[in-house]
Amino acid sequence: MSKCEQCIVREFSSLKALTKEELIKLSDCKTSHIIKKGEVIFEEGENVNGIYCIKDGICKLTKLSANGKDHIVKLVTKGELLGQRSMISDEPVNLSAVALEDMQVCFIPKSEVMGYFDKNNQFSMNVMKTICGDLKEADDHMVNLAQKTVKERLAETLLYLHDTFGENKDNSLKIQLSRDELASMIGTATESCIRLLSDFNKLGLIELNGKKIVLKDINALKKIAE
Amino acid sequence: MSKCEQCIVREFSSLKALTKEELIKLSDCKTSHIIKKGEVIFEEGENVNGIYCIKDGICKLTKLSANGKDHIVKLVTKGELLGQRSMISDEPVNLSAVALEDMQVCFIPKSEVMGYFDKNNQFSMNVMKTICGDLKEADDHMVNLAQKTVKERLAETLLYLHDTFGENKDNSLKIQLSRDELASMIGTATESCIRLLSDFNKLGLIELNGKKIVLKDINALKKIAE
DNA sequence: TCTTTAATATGACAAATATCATATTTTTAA
DNA sequence: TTAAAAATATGATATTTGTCATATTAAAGA
Repeated sequence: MSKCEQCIVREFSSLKALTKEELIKLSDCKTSHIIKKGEVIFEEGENVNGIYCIKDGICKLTKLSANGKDHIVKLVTKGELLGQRSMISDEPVNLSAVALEDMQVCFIPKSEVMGYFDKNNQFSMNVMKTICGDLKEADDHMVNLAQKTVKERLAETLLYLHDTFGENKDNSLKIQLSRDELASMIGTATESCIRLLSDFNKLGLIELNGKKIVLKDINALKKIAE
Repeated sequence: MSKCEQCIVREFSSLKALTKEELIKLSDCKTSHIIKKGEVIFEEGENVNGIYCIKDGICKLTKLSANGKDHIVKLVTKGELLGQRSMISDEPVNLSAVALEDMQVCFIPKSEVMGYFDKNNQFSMNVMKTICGDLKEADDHMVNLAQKTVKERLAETLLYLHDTFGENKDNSLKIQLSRDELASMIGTATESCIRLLSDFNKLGLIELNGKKIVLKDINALKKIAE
């Protein structure tokens, strides 16, 4: 079993506040898991009873809407924690987590985490700040969905994917989403998303090679996204 | 100066966890304010350096979008706290707060609140749970904006206003929003909002008397909202 | 490899929504 | 009270977006 004390990823999450003793204890009670691309980590409505620490890989957090379509609320990547909100609220998770690539995650049971809340103020504060950050992000997102056009949202999302996950050697976006997933991030129909990508391509703003997307004119995209 | 120990409103917020001693100390450092309808409590980007406890009245939390329109992110009413997120993140507020009716609020300086975080675990936990609740709400909201039609959102919002703020003796919604404000809650153009209200009226789902709105067929509205 | 299935792409059209113009009503303030 | 301003309402029209149909291409299995 891998040791939390030596895990670099920990430094990027609220867990960085844990003491050596807490980390040693954590190593004993956590469980490691390999999640294959496309597999579900947890599903909306489930009782998770703990948090997941992402050691490697990216997953999407989705929510089913009344019309049966999934909406991608957020992408989460290594160094981040999953399931904090539901654990604190003591409720089932309100989102599903699905791996977008092969992942390594560690599960930490609720009993262990709740102990940190009591004894380690810095940890509490870190978690609170993370959730506050998520809330601010959600507010921004909400206003974008309410006020921006699909085209603006697509441009913005492409820039976000570029800034957050970077690009490959051939300049294509490192994170590969299907058109369907991209559409469900920006909140539109798959066909509309495909059509707009095609428009951007014709205008020379991006380049499409199969699933690969290269941002060719970032300034123009920024202008569209406002 | 009114005493926090005797303030009933406190029981409805995270402040209910405070001890008698903490409350007495709080009474000394808080400041009371009367806010008239339409007045701004704080504005997006401001440094607030504390939280507001709403003793009476309702306000809207808005965010300016790139196109210059305000979007109403949330309505907040007596018993709730304002400015928690920004205080914890140690950032300027990301939303503006504007009174929808005359309000009584108390301002509690940051230094005081941060002390509770250190010493009163139950208070911390209450605040965390509140913010987690806000986050869940924001997620729901986001998906609605992304996936539902304007008509569905209008129906949903009318039901929400009814459930949350109740009705007057004449059955009209207690909270009175302008058409413009209603539109900026559901994320649409004012004219579209007016037109749909008019449609609902013609269909007998609601009744319009000037600013007053009566929900006449709640089940039908629920069906539309899904 | 070939076959089947899924993903991407595009056209044609329908529906939803925004915009602009303008009328009417209500509110505000002189 | 009356004039001016703001809010509400509605028509006409343009734009955006969704839906359905159907290619085309890519991916997955047998």
